[in-house]
Amino acid sequence: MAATLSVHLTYFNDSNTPQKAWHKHIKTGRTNRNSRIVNKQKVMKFGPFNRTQLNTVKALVEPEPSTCSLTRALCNIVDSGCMENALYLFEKMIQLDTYIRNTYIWNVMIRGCTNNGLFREAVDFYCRMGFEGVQGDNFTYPFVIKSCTGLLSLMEGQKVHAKLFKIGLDLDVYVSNSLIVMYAKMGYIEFAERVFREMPVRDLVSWNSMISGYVASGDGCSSLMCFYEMQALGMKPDRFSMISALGACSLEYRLHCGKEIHCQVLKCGFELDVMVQTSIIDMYGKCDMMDYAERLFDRISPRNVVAWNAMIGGYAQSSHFLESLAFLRKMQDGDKLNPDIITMINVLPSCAQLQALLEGKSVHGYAIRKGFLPHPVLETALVDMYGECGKLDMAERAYGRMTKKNLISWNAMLAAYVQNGWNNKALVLFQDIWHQPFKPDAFTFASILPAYSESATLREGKQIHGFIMKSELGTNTFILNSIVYMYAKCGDIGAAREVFDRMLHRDVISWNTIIMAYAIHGFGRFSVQLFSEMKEKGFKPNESTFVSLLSSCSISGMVEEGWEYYNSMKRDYGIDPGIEHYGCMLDLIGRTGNLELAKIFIDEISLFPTARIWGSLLTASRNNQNIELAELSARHILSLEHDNTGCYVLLSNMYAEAGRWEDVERLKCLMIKEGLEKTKGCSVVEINSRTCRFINNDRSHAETNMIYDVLDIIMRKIGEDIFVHSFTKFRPLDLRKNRANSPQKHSVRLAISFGLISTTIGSPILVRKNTRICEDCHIVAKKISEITRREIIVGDSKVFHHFRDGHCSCRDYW
DNA sequence: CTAGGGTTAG
Repeated sequence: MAATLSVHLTYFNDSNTPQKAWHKHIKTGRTNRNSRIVNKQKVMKFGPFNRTQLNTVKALVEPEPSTCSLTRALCNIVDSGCMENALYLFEKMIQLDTYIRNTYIWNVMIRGCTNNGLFREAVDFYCRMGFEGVQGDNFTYPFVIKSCTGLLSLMEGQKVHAKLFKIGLDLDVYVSNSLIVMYAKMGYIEFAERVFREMPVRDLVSWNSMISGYVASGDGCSSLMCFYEMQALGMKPDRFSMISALGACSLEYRLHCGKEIHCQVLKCGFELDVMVQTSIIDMYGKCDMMDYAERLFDRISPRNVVAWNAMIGGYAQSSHFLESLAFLRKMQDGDKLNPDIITMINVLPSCAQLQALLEGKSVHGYAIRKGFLPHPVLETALVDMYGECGKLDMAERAYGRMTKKNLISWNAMLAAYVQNGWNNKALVLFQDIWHQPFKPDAFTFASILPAYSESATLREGKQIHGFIMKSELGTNTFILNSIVYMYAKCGDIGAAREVFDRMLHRDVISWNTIIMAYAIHGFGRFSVQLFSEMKEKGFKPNESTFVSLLSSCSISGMVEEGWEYYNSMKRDYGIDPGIEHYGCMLDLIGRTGNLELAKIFIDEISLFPTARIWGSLLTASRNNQNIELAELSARHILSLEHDNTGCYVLLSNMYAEAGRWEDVERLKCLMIKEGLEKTKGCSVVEINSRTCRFINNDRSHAETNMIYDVLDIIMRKIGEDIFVHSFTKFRPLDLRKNRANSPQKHSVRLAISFGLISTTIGSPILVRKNTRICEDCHIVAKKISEITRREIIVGDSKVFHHFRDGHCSCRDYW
């Protein structure tokens, strides 16, 4: 007795994992006696170890097996889930001639493995069965197919499917139904359809399998069509059909259909079924009808975690984030239920949207304590939550720890970078695509394109455009809109227009985007023209349309048109101006130099003035040399956003221009106290597909001497003009010498100079910089465009300046 | 003697 026991126990230890041992055993059919003592935990993986049961098993087979009761015993052991005991008995049994060809006991073993999630083992058993010359029957295959489904292995599944034709089981209803489910769950819905189509007889389960199969493949419409077609053929749907059809309604947000099925549920008397109830709640939640869902939920009794999850998820999806968190609390306090992994996944988006970092962290902590991690979906939700809460380091850590990264988690990390303005990190992560087994999707591009708009060079922009055109998303309106904007921001307004013109389907956003594209390039006439075209084509302008349009009027100095559009917005389109519209109008007023009007305008705004509003006034004050108003604006801005670096810099420049050095020094100290640093100016120019980056006083470039020489020659040539012009708006000439950072060596000039010597005569030069261009560089750029007869395009952090023949598209106001 | 379909998820 002791000897056999040890044989049994040590068996699992002849390799590192129980699974491995199990495979080996099934393949060889032999046990290995040369092993160490069993690790109990590993055995436990195969189900609860039951010593009493094992003794009973031994009593059955040793010394004299009592033949007739063996099969029944095997069945009982398998049902108890103790597969290693079942295996022991099974091995003894097939040593007897009576049992080796008994299909039934093989089926029992395969069933046991399948039901216990040992899919690989089930399939191995099936293979061994064939090897032993025992043929599978109509009972064998549903289990084997289910195991193939669990393995998500199309190859194994198709091998089994092929065998079915050979032995003539391909038309068996049970087997075919299993095949439908298998193909659908693996994502090969057309294979499932084919199996279904070729069935000579279909029963209720066949239809249900198709209805749920379509839902699994994300095609709610086909699922519902199937649901109705089945009824047209006189088949009465049962609770399984209802549950799947409700899932289809959720998928397609078909409230009407959902209500209809809800009625059917009541008529058929399924309304007390918890699963049906949960499906209905989910449907109402997805259709944004949480009041219906809650009314139903209140009547469920007893309520389980799944129902609670559906409520929590429903509230999160319909943007009722506080309710979602409240339900989590109620679930624990009221029903004394423990949240599971799905609860966590449902509640994290609510924490994210509420920026409730504390709640998000406690969910994270709970997940750790409960041992829910690692779990790819949960980890992705955590990355998303930390990203939304602005805790990029936490998001990065959560992402870095993931063992099973996939497209969605990768997208979440990208989005986190982009949302927090870490565009360069996003671009670096995006390059990872070449090492990943998955392909980017619409979400990827939607996330990454704004990062390209902000931080990429035109060349990189063209690359991503090409990449997208080669994917199946080349005609996606949403993504093409982002590409239009990206080209505009990368400096190529022509390319932006070309993409826009070639779009198959334009929506309002497409028009808004192209109007804005012309706006930031200072081509207000084109914006206005496109606005009329848009109206002619029957598109209804929305709030954003007017933001684009008013921005364009202000940037291009089209004051009258601006007021006209502003007035028509409310009058003709019933759109109340929002804070952005007020901001654009302030820019416009500021441009006219009427600061009094600007102040009055702010007072009359019906909304609370944001930092952006005061920022407009600050810019206007600066351009009109009104230090008092600038100080007032700055105070307002800093009370709202104490870390607004740009505000400090602008005011400091104004003090410098006025020679108030002690104030400059004071601001400098304030900035240091706040822990702020002036953004380092940096200009980028692309030459022969190489990106060259310059900072102020840069001497790192290989051709530095040449760059400075050329700059010197140009400056000398235009020096007299500069002297004449440089009284400019508000700068005493001698001040330039006092400035620590002389404009003589500003990064833009270095970039332009390098552009001039590295490109063919006559071709335009494109420079992009991260801060606003300064007055001096603006004048110099105009002169360079004149004397070199080149078009120079400089994109600063707000607009693109097109310098040509000594003039700039911004008409010297920016 | 054994079989097939179902609820919540980034």
